[in-house]
Amino acid sequence: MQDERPALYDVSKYQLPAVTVDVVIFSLINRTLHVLLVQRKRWPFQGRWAIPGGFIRLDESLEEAARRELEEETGVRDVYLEQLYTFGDVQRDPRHRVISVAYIALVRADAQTIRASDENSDVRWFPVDHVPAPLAFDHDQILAYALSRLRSKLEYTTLAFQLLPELFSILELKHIYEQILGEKLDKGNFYRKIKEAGILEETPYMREGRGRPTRLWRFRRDRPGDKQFVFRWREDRRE
Amino acid sequence: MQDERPALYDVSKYQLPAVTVDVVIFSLINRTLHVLLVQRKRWPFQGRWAIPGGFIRLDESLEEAARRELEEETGVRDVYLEQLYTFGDVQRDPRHRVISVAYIALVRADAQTIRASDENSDVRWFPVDHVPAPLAFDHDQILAYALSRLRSKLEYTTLAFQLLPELFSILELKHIYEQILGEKLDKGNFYRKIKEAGILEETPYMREGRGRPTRLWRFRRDRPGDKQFVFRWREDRRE
DNA sequence: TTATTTTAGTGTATGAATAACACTAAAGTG
DNA sequence: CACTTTAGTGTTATTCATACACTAAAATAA
Repeated sequence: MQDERPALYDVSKYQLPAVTVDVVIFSLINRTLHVLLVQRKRWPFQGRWAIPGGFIRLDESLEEAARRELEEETGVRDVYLEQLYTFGDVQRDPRHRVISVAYIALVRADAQTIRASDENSDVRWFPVDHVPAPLAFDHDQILAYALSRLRSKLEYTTLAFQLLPELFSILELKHIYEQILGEKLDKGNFYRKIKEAGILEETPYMREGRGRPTRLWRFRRDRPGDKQFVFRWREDRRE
Repeated sequence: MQDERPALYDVSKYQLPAVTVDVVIFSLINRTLHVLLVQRKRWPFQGRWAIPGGFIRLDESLEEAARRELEEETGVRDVYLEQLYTFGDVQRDPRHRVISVAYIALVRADAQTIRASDENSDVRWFPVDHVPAPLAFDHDQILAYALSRLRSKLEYTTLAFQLLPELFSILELKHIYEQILGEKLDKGNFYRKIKEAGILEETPYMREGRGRPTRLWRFRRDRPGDKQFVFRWREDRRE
């Protein structure tokens, strides 16, 4: 069918915006939810912190661009990645019309290797409630939206497991929920709910410490055929 | 701070993708959920039906582009509009690298005036379960995702009211829910739930027909201060 | 070596939300 | 005037959420 192709499609008659992919990278460090930011070296917003991102290449999909960006900033591959929203206001970048497709990434704290990139003077993890506001561009807005999405998806997906090591205790899992939701949960109800969901697999391992030793569990990847595997912590509060 | 601006930012050193905005336009026609499609006149996918869309201009935001596109196709303004997702696979358009930001629009059946556009030979409403598959490009995928989003948002937003005229009966509202969800709902439970939500305002008007006349209601826009105003039909089934 | 503290994990009572369905109401139609 | 049609209410059983009291098993302090 290539033969039927008429004249070369002339896209140059339109003025084109630039397209970037920005990745809001979350991780749980010292039991606290953190976000990775990069400090800008140059105008505009010189010195301000920003969500890492870069221009998309013509030979990669949006998700591939997000994974590349993620790996450039953290050295991490194979993490949870989800498209968040596309930001396209006319004046969001003073240099040029830039449309940014934002992604959310969740990386395990033990897997990350952080490298500084060429373009930026610094790369750093910040606790989500202590980011150096204001961020560059409209990145405050992007971060706020990412957090809101994270909170709402937490409740009906298995997303929280992306932040845990392979073996974990139920109370550690509960702690992640509390970190992201920003509120305390009832221990007994959490136990019951997560057990009933059938998404955890018991292991023979225990972890000792102060107090009674705790059983370690593993996230069950061989999901049962029925609907069961979607764990839903609570029904209310959505985006 | 403009003075500090160094050399003109040279975006031309990157090859730029084209950016389009596609709008999946839904309406309720003859008590059935329909979607608006346009028939392509030219290569590629000549003759196939497609979701209406067009290139973004440098002086308009994404949402402005979506509203412009919507008005060009339907003549309708001031409708419900929501960003759906951004599709950016490398090969989705054989002409050029094209990134499409997809929107969902809901228009009232009584308001629409449909005009054919220059670029396409035809514009037509199709019932959502009788679209002329396959659509052009990756539009089957976009439409499927739009429907899935519509279904899941229906349950925790007041989105269904966008498809109704100003005055409507409770059973008409229930019918919309059934159309979009694709299943029957219990009459008694629907009455109770919608009344308790406090989002409807009783009017003195009735509509006569066969059987007992029905009371007409209006969507309450002066939302009460508390959380009540989000109507949630059911808790389960999400995107 | 026994009491105390700490963390882990279970059991249960109460009230709220849901679902199924039987019932009453008010109009038109044969 | 019985019957059909559409509208709208009431009732009940069951499931689910919440709060919180309880038991369990270890380290640590006396």
